[in-house]
Amino acid sequence: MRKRKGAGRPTIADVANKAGVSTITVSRALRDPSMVSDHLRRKINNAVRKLNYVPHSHASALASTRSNIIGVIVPSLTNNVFAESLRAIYDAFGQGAFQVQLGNSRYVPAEEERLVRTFLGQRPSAMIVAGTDQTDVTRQLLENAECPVVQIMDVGDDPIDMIVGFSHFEGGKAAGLHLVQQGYKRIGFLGARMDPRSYRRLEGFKEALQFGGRYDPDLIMTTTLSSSVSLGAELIGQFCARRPDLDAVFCNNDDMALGALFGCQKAGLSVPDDIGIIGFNDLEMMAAAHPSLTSIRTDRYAIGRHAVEMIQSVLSGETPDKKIVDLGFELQVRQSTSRSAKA
Amino acid sequence: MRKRKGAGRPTIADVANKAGVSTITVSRALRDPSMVSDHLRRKINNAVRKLNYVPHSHASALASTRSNIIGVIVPSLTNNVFAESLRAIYDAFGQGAFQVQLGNSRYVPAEEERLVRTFLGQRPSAMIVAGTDQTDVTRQLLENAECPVVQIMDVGDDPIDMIVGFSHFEGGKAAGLHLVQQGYKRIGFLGARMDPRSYRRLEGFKEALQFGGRYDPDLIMTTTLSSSVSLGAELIGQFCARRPDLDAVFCNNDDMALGALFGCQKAGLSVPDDIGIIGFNDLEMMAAAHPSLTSIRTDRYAIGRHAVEMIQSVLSGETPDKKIVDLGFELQVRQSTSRSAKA
DNA sequence: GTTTGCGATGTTAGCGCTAACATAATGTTA
DNA sequence: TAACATTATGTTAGCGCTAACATCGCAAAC
Repeated sequence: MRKRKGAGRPTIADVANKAGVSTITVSRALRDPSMVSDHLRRKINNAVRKLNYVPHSHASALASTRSNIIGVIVPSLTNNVFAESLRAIYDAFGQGAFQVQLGNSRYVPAEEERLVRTFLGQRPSAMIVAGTDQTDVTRQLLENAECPVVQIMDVGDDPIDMIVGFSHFEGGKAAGLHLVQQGYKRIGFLGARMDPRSYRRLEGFKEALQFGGRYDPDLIMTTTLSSSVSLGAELIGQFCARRPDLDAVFCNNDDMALGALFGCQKAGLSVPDDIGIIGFNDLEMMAAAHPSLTSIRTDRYAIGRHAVEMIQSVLSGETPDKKIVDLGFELQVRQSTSRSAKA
Repeated sequence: MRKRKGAGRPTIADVANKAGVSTITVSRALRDPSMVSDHLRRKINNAVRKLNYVPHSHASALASTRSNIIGVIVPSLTNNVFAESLRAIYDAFGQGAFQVQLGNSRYVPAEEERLVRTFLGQRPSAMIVAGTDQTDVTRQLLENAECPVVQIMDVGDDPIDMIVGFSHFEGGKAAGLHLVQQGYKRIGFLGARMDPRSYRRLEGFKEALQFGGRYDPDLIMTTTLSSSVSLGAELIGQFCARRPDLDAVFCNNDDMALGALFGCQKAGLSVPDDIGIIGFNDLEMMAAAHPSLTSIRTDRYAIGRHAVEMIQSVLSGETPDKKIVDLGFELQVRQSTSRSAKA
C-alpha cells in the first residue's frame, strides 16, 4: 500500500480523535472558539495540550487561500533607520494573526527582485518594500500581486500602490539652506554608500547651494563604501586635508556626521566654529553628542506604523484616505551648526 | 457542484497544460532542472514566464513535509548587537533554498514563548533563539521540536540543543579587572535595561572588583529604561553628582558608554583622567570616538555565521564537532581607560 | 534478438487543513 | 403541532504541490 509519512507530529485529526469530535470542530475551536460549545471546547483544549498540538500553518494557508503573511523587504538590517520602521511593523503585526516575513536586499536591486519573487510565492496578505527604486520587473511583479503594496521611506507621484515617507530631495535642500543661512561659505557634502535616496538628498542640497550661490562641485565627496562612524571620521580628515577652506559639511546620514565630529575633534578643529556639521535622520545620539549635532529629523517609526495602518484599512475592505502620504521631516538645529560669530 | 476557488493565480497545472507535460515534470523542472530534458525544460520555462507563474511555497511545504524555514527570535530589532548576528544569518540563508523567519520578543519571555509556538507551527527546518533564559515551557517546546535549535549570544553547560556565543560573566569580569589594573579606585557600573545577560556581566564585574578589593554596592546604578546614548549621558551626570568620587564606569553596552563619554564632556570631566569608561560589544563607533573608547569586543557576525554552520551540518546529516561553542571576547584597550598618570 | 539497465516522463494518492454544503438538535412562532 | 429559524456539529472535497511507484523508450550487454 502506498503511504506517505508526514512529519510525525500530531495533526488536527489526532486531536479530533482524542476529543471524540470531527476535525472541523477542532479547526473551529482553535480559530474561533465562539463557534463551539463550552463542553467540546474544553475537551478539545485538553486534547491539544496533551498532544502538544501546534496547527500547521502551511496547511492552513493552503486550505484557506489566506497566508496571513506580511512580506517586508529592506536594504539593510544594521542601519538603524530601517530598524525603527521595522520595529513599528513588528509591533503592529507581530501580535495578531499576521506573520511578518523579512527580507534583506543589501541595496542590490537584483536581490530585491529575487526576494519579491520568493515572497510572492507565499501569497502574502500584503507587501512593504523600502524605496521607489525597484527594477522594472520587480515593479511589475508587485503591480500584479493581488495584495496591497506599500513603499516606505520615500514619496513620489507614481507609487506601485501606496507610499508613505518623505522627500529626500526636500530634506537635502533644507540641510543645504540651513548651512547657507548660518553663514557658512564653503559647504561640502560627505556621502557614503550613495543609494538612490542619498542621491536625491544630494540633488536637493545642490539646488539649495546653487540658489545660495555657493555650489562647488569640488566639495562633493562620495564613496561606495558603506557608511559608518569610523568612515565619517576618516573621510572628513581627507576632505579637510584636500580642502582646508571647507567650513561646513552635510553628511548623508548620522553615522557619518558623528564620525565627522570625531574626525574634526581629532584634527583639532572646532565644531561649529571651524566647521559646521549636519546629519540626516536624527538618530537619538545626535542630541546627546557633545557638541550636539544638527540633523534632519525623520520619523521612521511613524512611517512603519502608517504603512501598517494603510494595509489594515485595505485588508478590512476600506479605501485608505490617501495612497500617497508625506510625513515630512524637521530640521533640528543644534550646536554643531550654531556658530557664535559669523565668519 | 461544489467548487472552491483558489487565489486565482496560475498553478503548476496551468503551466503543465501550457507546456503540454504533466505537473510532476514541471515540478521537477523547477526544483532540479537536471531531471528534465532540455527540450521540455525550455517549453516549461517559457510557459512559466508567459503565465508569470510563481510556485506556491505553502503547498510545496505541505506536500514535501519540508518548510525550508529557519525561525530566528531576537529580543530587539534596533539593538545593533543582534542586527549583526542577523545579518550573518540572512547572508548565509537568504540566498539559497531557505527562508528566514524573524521574530522580535522585545525582551519579554512570554512573547518569546508565543513566537516559538507560532514558528513551530510552520514546522521550521531549524530554530535560532537568542540567549539561554527561556521560560520552562519555551524550553520544552524547543526540546520537542523536531529540528536543530541553536541558542546564540551566550554559552552554558546545558543548551537546549546547540549553543554558540560567549560568557557574559567572563566579559564583565575582564572589564572589571581592567579598570582595577588601570589603577581606578572607585569603579562604578552603569546599566540600562538589565536583561539576564547584563546581569551576568554585572556578576562578573562584581567578582573582579571583590577580588581587587574595590567593590562598593553603592556604585552600581541600573535602570529598566532601554539603553541609549542619551540615557547614558543623563545617567552619568546623575551618577557623578551623587558620587563625585567616582573615577571609572563599566557600562553594560556601548551606547551607554558613548553617552557616558558625552555626559562627562558636558560636565567638564576629562576622560580618561577624571573618569575611565569601558563599554561592552565594541561597536565600530567605539574606535572612532574621541577619545576612543575601550570595550569588550564580541564577534556577533561570527556568532550568526557559526550558528548557521552548525545548522547546516546537522541538516546535511552530519554531527557537528561541538554542541557548545564559546567564541570568546577580546578586551580592546583604548584611550578612555588609559590614564597618563595613575591616581 | 532478447535481456537488462537506466534515464525521462507519467499516474495516483496524499500532505494537513478549511470552505461549502449537509444534517441534527434545539428553540420559536403562529 | 407543523413550519420555520437558529445553532452546533459533521461530511466531503479540494487548496497546490510532491512522494512513491509505474511505465516507456532506448542503448548497452549478452
